[in-house]
Amino acid sequence: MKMHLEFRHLRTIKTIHEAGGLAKAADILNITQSALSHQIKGLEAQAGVALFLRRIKPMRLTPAGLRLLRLAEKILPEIDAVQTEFSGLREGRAGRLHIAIECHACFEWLLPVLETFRKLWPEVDVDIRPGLAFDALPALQKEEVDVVISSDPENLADVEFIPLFDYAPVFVASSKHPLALKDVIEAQDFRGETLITYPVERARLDVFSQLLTPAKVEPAGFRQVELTAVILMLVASNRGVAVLPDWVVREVKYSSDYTTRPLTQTGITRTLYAATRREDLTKKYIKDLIHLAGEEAKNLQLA
Amino acid sequence: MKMHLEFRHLRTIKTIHEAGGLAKAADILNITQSALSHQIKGLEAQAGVALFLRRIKPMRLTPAGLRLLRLAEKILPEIDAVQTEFSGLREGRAGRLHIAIECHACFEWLLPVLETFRKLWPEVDVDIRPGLAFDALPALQKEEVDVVISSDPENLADVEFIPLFDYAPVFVASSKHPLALKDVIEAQDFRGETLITYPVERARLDVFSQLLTPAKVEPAGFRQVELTAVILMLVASNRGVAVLPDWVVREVKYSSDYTTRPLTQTGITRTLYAATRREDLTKKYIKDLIHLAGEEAKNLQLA
DNA sequence: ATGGTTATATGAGACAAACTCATAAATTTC
DNA sequence: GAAATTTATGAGTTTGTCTCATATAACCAT
Repeated sequence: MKMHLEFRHLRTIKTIHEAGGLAKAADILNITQSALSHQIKGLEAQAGVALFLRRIKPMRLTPAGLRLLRLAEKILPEIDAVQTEFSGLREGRAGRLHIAIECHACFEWLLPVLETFRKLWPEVDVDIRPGLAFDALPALQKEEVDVVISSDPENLADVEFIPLFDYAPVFVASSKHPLALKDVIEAQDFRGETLITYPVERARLDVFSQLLTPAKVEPAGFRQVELTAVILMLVASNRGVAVLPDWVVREVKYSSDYTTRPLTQTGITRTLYAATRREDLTKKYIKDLIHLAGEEAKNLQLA
Repeated sequence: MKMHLEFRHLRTIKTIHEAGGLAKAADILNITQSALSHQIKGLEAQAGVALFLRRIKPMRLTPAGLRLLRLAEKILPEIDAVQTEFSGLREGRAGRLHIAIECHACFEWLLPVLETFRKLWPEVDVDIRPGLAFDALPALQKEEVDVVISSDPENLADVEFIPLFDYAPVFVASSKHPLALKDVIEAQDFRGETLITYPVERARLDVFSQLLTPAKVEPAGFRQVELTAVILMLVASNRGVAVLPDWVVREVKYSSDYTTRPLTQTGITRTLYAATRREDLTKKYIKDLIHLAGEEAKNLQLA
């Protein structure tokens, strides 16, 4: 025998108990006394257990009824809590903001932005997911993440790329490195060098996509390093050369034993974008994140 | 905006998540895929929040949906637990056994009985309530208690009195007390004495109901004491006399400085009853309690 | 890309559950 | 013991949920 318990029943039991009677409970629940009587009768029939003492006049709970009351008092507040959370979602106070960063160095400026954001939007679930740096855009479309930071905009129907700021990939080498004597670095200059990069595929690295691949230049050697600080340390100690966004080198003064030089005569300029699902642009907290990112960008440029 | 969440919805969400799709979930729940689709659509409309990602093919939960999944995983086991408890009730394994004792001394033999009972019926909620010793029978009728131990049977429509065992109220006095010289004690003998009793109304005390009130005899003084052991101690030190059930005096050997004498020439015999609601006699555990009480009584008589 | 396949959505009608209304029965109170 | 209060019952209506049949959309392989 299965009992068809529903929230309605729990609310009824709780209200009858608190109101101390069927009629008063019916009034509170905006329902007829008859309905409650039928409801309880049905539940008792299916449960096979008496829930109320009927011989007594203002009817009272049996031990079994009290058990259900305890259940009600445990469960009903949980429901209310979810209701409240959902109203937060509807009104745009709450939500999810999971960010994927293609641009490996972006961690540097994103973290302070998120720190500010977190205080402004306490009900938004914030996270950075560097793991899926590879196919971040499909993940965005599948709603596995909500924002992608990238410098390679694509023309997708449901994804919008919002420019955050421009930056220039610059050449970084030890102050003692021979190339430090040149004013401008060209693709050919990399031929004899060891290039230190983030551990991602070539297509995602500005050095290759913007310079070496078009010029068909292959450096003498490679070294892949995860952390920006370590790249700069290795460069400073003349273990190789690197190409990093100008603001990274400007901002992060881990060492002063390296110098930077522009790439090519004309210089290379790139733009960093925040990509979001078009539908999410209506959300205030998404717009706010993009605004905050822009502010932080200005600070970086001035640094 | 209120959302009309029901257990059905939680089960659906949980099953869709586990089955990894609407169709498979429908199969598990023995319901059509269409029904589930309608169900979720309705819930989402009322909640005002998307619960599933529909652009993806095997549809997946949104963050809001995951919140409901967490709720489901917290709540559904609670329901099942109650279901199980109720099936225990229906099958008579579980239940409530709250006992009221009018007979103040009965604690002495009832406790070992309940200790045995507890092991035989672990799912029955056992308790003794000496508090409402006064109107225990109304409490029984109002289902505030389930068994009343009493020696004053009444003829009530819905209450059954089952005899447990006979006992004799006997006179107890210090061995050095003058009345210890008499073979039989009569009502008149109490005239000059201090009578020690349990702190209950006269009508509930055998000395009065069976002896002193009919004989219109008033003792010289009174003293009311809660504990049997203390009564016997006071009697032994000759601070007064008492009347107690024979088995109490036989069983509880707190001191040997007192002697017992029968009351009246013919002797007084009383019967102890277990009173229960007639409907409860069908319950196995109630019958078992009465049986165990009888067994314990035999042991007492032999002691 | 394109067609086949799988997965979900939709609309109309069937069905069942839950409610209301009117009134009866039972308990308490004075 | 009568009046008042409280719960129960039955019939009829309403509401909501399910099924069936079919449309639409996403996925997958060639």
